[in-house]
Amino acid sequence: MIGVTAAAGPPRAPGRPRSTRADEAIIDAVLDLLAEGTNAEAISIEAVAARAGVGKATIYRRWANKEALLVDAIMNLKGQSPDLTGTSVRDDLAALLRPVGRSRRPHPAAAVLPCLISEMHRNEQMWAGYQQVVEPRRQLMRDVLERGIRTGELRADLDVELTLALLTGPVLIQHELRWNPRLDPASLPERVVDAVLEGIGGPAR
Amino acid sequence: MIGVTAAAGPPRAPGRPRSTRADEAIIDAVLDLLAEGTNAEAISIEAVAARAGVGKATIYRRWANKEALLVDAIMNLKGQSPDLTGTSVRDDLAALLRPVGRSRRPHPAAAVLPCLISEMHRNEQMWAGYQQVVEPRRQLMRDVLERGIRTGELRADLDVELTLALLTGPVLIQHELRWNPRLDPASLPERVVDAVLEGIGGPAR
Amino acid sequence: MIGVTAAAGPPRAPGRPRSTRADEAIIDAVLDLLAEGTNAEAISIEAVAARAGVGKATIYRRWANKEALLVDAIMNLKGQSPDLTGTSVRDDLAALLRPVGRSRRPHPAAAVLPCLISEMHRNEQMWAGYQQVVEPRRQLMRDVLERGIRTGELRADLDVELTLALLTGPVLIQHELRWNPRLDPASLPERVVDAVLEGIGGPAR
Amino acid sequence: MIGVTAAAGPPRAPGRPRSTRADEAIIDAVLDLLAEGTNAEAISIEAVAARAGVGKATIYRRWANKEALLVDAIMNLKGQSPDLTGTSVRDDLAALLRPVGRSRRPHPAAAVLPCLISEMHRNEQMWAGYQQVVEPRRQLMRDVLERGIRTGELRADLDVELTLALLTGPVLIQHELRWNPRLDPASLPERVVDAVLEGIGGPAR
DNA sequence: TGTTAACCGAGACGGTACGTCACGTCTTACA
DNA sequence: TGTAAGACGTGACGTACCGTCTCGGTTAACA
Repeated sequence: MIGVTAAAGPPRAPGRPRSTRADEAIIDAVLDLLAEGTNAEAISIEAVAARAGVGKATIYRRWANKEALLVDAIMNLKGQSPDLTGTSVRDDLAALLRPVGRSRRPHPAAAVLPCLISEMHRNEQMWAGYQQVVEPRRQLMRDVLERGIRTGELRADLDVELTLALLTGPVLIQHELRWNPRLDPASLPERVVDAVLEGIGGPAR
Repeated sequence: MIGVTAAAGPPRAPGRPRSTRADEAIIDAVLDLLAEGTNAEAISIEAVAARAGVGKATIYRRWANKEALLVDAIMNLKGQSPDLTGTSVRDDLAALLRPVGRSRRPHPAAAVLPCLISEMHRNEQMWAGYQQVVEPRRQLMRDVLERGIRTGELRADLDVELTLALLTGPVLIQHELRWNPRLDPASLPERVVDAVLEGIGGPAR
Repeated sequence: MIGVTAAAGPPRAPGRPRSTRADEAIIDAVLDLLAEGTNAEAISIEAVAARAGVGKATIYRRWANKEALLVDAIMNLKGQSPDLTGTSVRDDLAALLRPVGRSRRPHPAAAVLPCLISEMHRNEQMWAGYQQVVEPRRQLMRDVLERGIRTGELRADLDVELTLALLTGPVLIQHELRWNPRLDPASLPERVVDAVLEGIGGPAR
Repeated sequence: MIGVTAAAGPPRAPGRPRSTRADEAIIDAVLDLLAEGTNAEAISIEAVAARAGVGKATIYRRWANKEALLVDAIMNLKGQSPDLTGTSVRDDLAALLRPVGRSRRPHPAAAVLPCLISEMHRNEQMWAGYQQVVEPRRQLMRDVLERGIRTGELRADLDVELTLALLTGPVLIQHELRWNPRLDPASLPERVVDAVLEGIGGPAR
């Protein structure tokens, strides 16, 4: 009551405020474990608490369960966006798809994702978290497509959302599920972009 | 005749042979639990043993762990193949894609699959099991595409394997990951087939 | 005052302290099972946990294994000491020996003891537990013998420890091992006391 | 009814007779395991069968359970009787007691015995087995005592059975139970013999 | 000389209990 | 009230043996 700050912001909950140090330590611990190659579903709350130097209760006060913690953790690691040259729609799309499908641990989100799918099927909140993670990348791709429409590289009546799925789906299943052993994952992004563009591009053909 | 019989048949392992009744009871128990809506990763060996009327050791004698049991179980449930009218490539491909992406539990394999992905990333044997499950469906699609090439519905230099990925990927990620909330899963199969065909079709355009 | 309190009391371990209710419930459960006639080696941790309304982990947090639990349990049941009349060394010794050898379940410790012997041969800690159980009774007998020495009932140079063994040994093996079918266990304590006293007594002879 | 042989001996069961090689192999396997220091209660039928190169059923066809097998096994190993000089009752008794109480594994029977006690309390047959093992040694001691009575070394009205217990009991409990840490097990046999003789001896005093 | 019945090894069977682990909750003392 | 620590009840894990039950294949006395 000392200052005038009382009117500023939310009413300020009573008691000791939550430590931001704990927040960060927890998220960092998860990310560390992930980075060490620990399989996401093999990460235990107990291990996270121990590594973060935090009590288990402190974790459960912030997240409902392990999965919620994991989504939150992967949301806190933004994969750096690839440089888009902007010279051609084709090159930009390929640049966006490449990190999804190329290396062994391309995008850290992709590593955790499979472990969360089954949980997502039961937990509505988790979908929201996932959407928050993928939406920015999806938007990047949308921007490229819309730019292509404006410049005439793509046909005007292109269904953008469908095209996103056409581009991402093949690369993603091949990476996550090793769907087809006869397909080379390394060259897949480019080939997918070409195949889709060839079909949907306006003057290209 | 004596010498000829030497080569006939497997040498027959010593000891009491494994009970085929147990095999079936175990697989059936897993399938039952799955059918009841139990999430695959929530299935416990103890529950399977209890329902199958079987000792836990009998399960562990056959499978190394829970995941191995699950792959084997889903391999034992062949989703019935959809009727292919054969009238057009487009219709047949849509018929093949529809069960993948449409309903809540379309193909039972699809229901278990997400739970196994993370295990598959560690266990090489499990990939083989998965391939055995999807390969037949992939082959069906290949047959349709090759028929289309022969009839001229599709261009002669079509890359069949790539086309499989282009068709299946979008439907699969939308179903398994609810990848894009702006896409309607119900109509997706047809739209994907059309979009891909439009691009890769020969005289169609 | 600040500095003085530093040395006061145990440092108090962090975290939730162990529940004394659990301690008691577990020990009571063991004792109950024993009292019901369950053979000590047939007692399972699972049964103890179930009866005590306690998780197995709670037991394993306190005791390393089943045997350690059992010794601890029998240590918590002090057989009531017999009334010593004090009129004569002979009567008091017989009174002390009688509960060891007489009935079917004379001293509860005697019932569990045989089951633990083999474990004791491997586990040094267990000997300590056993000593704690028998030492008080041994001391009672020592007191009687030393009183006898002071009163002149026993010779002055009596080897007290050896005499303890001479008195207890025969009764114990007859009870625990039914060592000799020609010996009547009921009358044995008195006869042993008489035989030993006759030899070691001073003026008695 | 054909021959007169009907009255002679057991009727000879039909079918293949039991292999004596198996009998020996099984007993030997138990004895081997015991000799290697395996604790008797830690011996498993499976281990015995494996070591004997025998099927488990072959064991169960002969013995009802593990304990019955163990008693039978220890009955098949007769500890060699010590040389009795015959010069004095004292020396002979001490010679008989010494192997019971001295070394770490004095008499192999003594090693198994503790593990069987609890089982013996439930199983009447097992007592019989135990008696068969100890009776010969008891008889040796009886012989010495009776010889002492005849020669006048011991009093004529000596209770032989009681004296057996007085001699054996203290040594046995000290060895099996490490009953009293203040007693030296090495010198115990002689001291017990002396103490008992001093009391029960006739002219000795 | 077959037949026959119980034996043999091997090992699978349904069970029970083991001791470990992680879950998500609860309970301390302290800040 | 938040926090670190750690105990709590729960329940599955994968292992080890239990004592029983098939298997295909001996092994001897009887017929």
